[in-house]
Amino acid sequence: MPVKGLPPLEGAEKEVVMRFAPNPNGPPTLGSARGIIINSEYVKMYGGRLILRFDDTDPVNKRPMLEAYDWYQEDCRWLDAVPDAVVIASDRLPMYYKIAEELIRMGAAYVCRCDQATFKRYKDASLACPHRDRDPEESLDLWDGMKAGNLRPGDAVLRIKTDITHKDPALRDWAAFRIVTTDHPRIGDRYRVWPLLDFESGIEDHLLGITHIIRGKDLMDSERRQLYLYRHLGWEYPSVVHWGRIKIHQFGSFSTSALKEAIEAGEYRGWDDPRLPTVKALRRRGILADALRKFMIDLGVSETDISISMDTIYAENRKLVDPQARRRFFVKDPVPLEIEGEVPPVVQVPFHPTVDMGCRLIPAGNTVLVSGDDLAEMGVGNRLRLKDLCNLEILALDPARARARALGTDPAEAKNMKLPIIQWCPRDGVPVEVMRPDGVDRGVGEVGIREDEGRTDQFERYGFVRIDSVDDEVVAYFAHR
RNA sequence: GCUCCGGUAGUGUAGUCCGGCCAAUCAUUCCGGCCUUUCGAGCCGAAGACCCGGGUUCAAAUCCCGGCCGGAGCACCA
Repeated sequence: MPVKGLPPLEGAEKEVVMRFAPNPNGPPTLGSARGIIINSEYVKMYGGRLILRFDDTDPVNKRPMLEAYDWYQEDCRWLDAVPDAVVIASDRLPMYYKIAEELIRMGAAYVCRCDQATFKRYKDASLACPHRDRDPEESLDLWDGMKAGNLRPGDAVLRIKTDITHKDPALRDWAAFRIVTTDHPRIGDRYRVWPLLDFESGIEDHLLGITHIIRGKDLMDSERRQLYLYRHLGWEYPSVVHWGRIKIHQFGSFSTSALKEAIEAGEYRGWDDPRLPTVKALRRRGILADALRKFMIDLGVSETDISISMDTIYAENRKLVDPQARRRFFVKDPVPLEIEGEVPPVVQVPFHPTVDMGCRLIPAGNTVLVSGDDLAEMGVGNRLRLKDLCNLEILALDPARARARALGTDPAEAKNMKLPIIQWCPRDGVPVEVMRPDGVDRGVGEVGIREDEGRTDQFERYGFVRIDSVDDEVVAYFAHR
């Protein structure tokens, strides 16, 4: 048991089997990552098993995306949470049917033909609807009718008997199956009766031998509803931990379906657009899985609704990435600076200030590029140092032809004079485009950046970026400062 | 309307079950200083919280009651 980390799980001595059960209607987000990480962390802690289960039983409102099944597995792998088994609910309808029929026969479930509004009236009044006491045989016939196509969507549902007078209206005779004629992306139109979450998930948790469930407290009623199911079937309910809703300052609230629309409308470049809180996007930006794991474990499993800041994730990531990130010069919005006097034609610069990672050579000479932003801070007569190159005095600042005079190369002099130090770039550097959560920066970088495809570098005085591609132009994804 | 949960510094979090060791932990953030050829890292220091009101008790962040605030469920969504 780690000294720091998650609180112990109740009753974990015997066995721990946990599941992460997403609906694959989009890619994993930061919220999914929490579920994946916490479940896998507990499983690791107790030497248990982790099951990835796709609760994909709504082809209409939360229609699954075929690609998303793979995305979840990919992101689980990346997060070091490889599941021991993968289960897909839409493969297992016959099993659910069998149990449903058993429940009907024992009088624990019935086919209800009320329309939604009518049933709600009965339910709100704590009254049984006329169908509740129908003979099991009659329910069975209707159930067959639902499956065979004699009944249309909305004509009938299968309800689990609970306590119609329960003081919490949310628990009264909930629906377990309904008719859906929309095809399912994975298995087409083979079935026209689909289970609802409380049934599917409750049944699966038992069949899979789940011992511990972690889920959002919005699903608290699920447990109370499923308890009736378990009682009917004589099963023992797993132990449950709830956590509150999680919001992210920088992203506000988002829903998978809203994001999907925005992407289709072209507002984002895709599911890994750096503006999005998806796992794919964070990975592309160079956020490490370990940073996410550490962050999520630190959040714990409190029942309070929380609002987190990306800054904390960034801080975690920076600690991991800083010691291994090559330093590179990148100049945003570059302008040429002509230097009079002696300037080294090339300089050798270490990749890292404190870690020995070797050096790179950067060609220099009498014209270099500096950032327009930096120059805007300067005045004629000001002195500054080009990092690792030379000291300068500004002679002219016309945007088109900024000029300066070289004052030697000694860093000690710059230090004594407390000169500002800025990064620079050779005139024939490589064009770089930085995709940021808040827009796109364009500029030029030292040519060596082309060797860093897939790595996370630190652009000095700019921030950490992941080098995403290196064609004629380098595309980098911004992680954080 | 009915039902259920929660409320510790700006943001998270420990402590709450089993009152005292809590003049409340850690991280992040912010502010100051040091260091550094990066506005990064590192080091040092500082600031900052128990929702409110009653009650029980020698003693309450911790137990009880009431209120306030926030979230959730009452779907043929997950």
